Amino acid sequence: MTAGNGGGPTRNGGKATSCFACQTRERTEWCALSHDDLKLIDDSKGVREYLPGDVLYHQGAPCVGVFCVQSGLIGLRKVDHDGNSVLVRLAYPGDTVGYRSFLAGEEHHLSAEVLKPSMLCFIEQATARRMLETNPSLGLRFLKRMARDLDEAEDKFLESTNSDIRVRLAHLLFVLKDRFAIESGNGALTLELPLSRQDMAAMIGVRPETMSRTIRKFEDEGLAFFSGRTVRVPDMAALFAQIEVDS
Amino acid sequence: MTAGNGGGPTRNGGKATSCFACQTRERTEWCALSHDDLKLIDDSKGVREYLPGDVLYHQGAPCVGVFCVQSGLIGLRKVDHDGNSVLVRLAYPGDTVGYRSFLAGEEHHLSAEVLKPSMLCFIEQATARRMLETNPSLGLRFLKRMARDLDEAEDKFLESTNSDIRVRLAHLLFVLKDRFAIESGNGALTLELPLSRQDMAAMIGVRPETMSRTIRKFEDEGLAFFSGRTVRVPDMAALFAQIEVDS
DNA sequence: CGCCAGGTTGATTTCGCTCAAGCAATGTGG
DNA sequence: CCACATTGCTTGAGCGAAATCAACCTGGCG
Repeated sequence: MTAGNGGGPTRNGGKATSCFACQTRERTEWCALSHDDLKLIDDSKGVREYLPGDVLYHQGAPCVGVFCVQSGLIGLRKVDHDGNSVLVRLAYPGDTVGYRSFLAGEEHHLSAEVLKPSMLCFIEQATARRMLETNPSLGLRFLKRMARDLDEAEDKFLESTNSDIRVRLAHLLFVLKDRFAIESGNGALTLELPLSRQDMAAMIGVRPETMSRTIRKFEDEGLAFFSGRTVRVPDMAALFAQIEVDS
Repeated sequence: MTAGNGGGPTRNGGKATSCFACQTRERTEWCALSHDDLKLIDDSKGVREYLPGDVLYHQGAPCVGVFCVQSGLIGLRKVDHDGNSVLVRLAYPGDTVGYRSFLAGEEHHLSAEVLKPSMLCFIEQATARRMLETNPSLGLRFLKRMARDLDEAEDKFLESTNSDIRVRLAHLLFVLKDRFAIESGNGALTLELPLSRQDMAAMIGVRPETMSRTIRKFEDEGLAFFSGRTVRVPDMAALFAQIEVDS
């Protein structure tokens, strides 16, 4: 359950991708850095691959640095009062994971778990902080990012109180389709979600049983067909219409 | 409905409080500024009093600057899909209002409405941005602040799905007591909330009718007594125990 | 093979929403 | 100054969506 498949992160010295060659750099907040600063990061960072199930850090643990997602997928979880671990958010390539606790200077409030095989860079707290203190535009990027996250979180709250589950599920699929569509054509498309039913249920704030039933309804109505973790949506527009119905 | 009671903000030149003399400065993010930078703000800012009902900005409006709350109380609202304006968050003295849209460089996603007579300083976008770009520690303060806000928002979501309304109301009162207790003694205390029932209902994500009923239950059980906008809590511990019961 | 976690399904209950009416306080115009 | 509308709050009746409880199925794994 703790971090690791094999040895610790390797200092950048072998075949690990350099920040300069990183395909996802443009999508990260770190692209605000100058060549020299980026080099500092590049030299001191650790890179390695993680496998599904690996845990980057646990809720409550002190923050020792941040992870930059080069490829793969990370899930951020929070354990609620009855001990259930609920999936709160996903981190995609280009995202920096653990930046909240780092910026706030607090222990982690979430746990980070690898969901798909991922290549991650680890940047030590001290290094990151130095960058942040000398490079205002880096902080600005993170501010922008967090402002967006905060908005999303508030919308999610509103949605959870006003919309019924059909709408919430349709909405979830709609968001997920941008990242996990593996095939599409004239309105129809197929998704390959790296999420268990429980996780999907938690994301929209319902019990697994209810998720199951709602999925059933969608299938009965021909809106979406679930088989394991792949979802086939014959008509995206029809699914999207669900969101409008009950507004 | 639009901003204003009397003229626009007065350039700082009369009796308006200087930033240097501001009692709440230590609580703001701006206390990170150097003497010289603070002077820049102080010279260019506008200060004036606002009255309940005044609107600082509307959702969707472009962001022209930020407001620093010297005294009083501001409510941040978001209109949901059916056009209801729901209270999302409160801003207290020392808080900076409108910073999210400013930092993200987007239009306002919330509206800001004055709830109690308030003395506010207005800092123009250009000035604020200059400060932010030259003063990394200012950005860091805001990052820290936003990280906290984000955490709260996520907890709120979890609470809305796991906890019943009794718990949510108890929790709300528990939070509010720190700001609005006007009298207290041996476990009992009295609150003077500047909120309508509707606003309280919106804050915990329920309908006004349900709020009314829950309040009734609390009164029947002797947990809290509501009269207009004042709330008397005979035994804070008993109220707090509600939060634990259903966890 | 048996175990177990994850998922599905059914039966039942309950909590909160909807709809609807009544009431008090405030405001407005004649 | 009173009739009237308006707004915010409360209360009731009924309904419905989702939670709960419980059983069962499935596939993976030791």
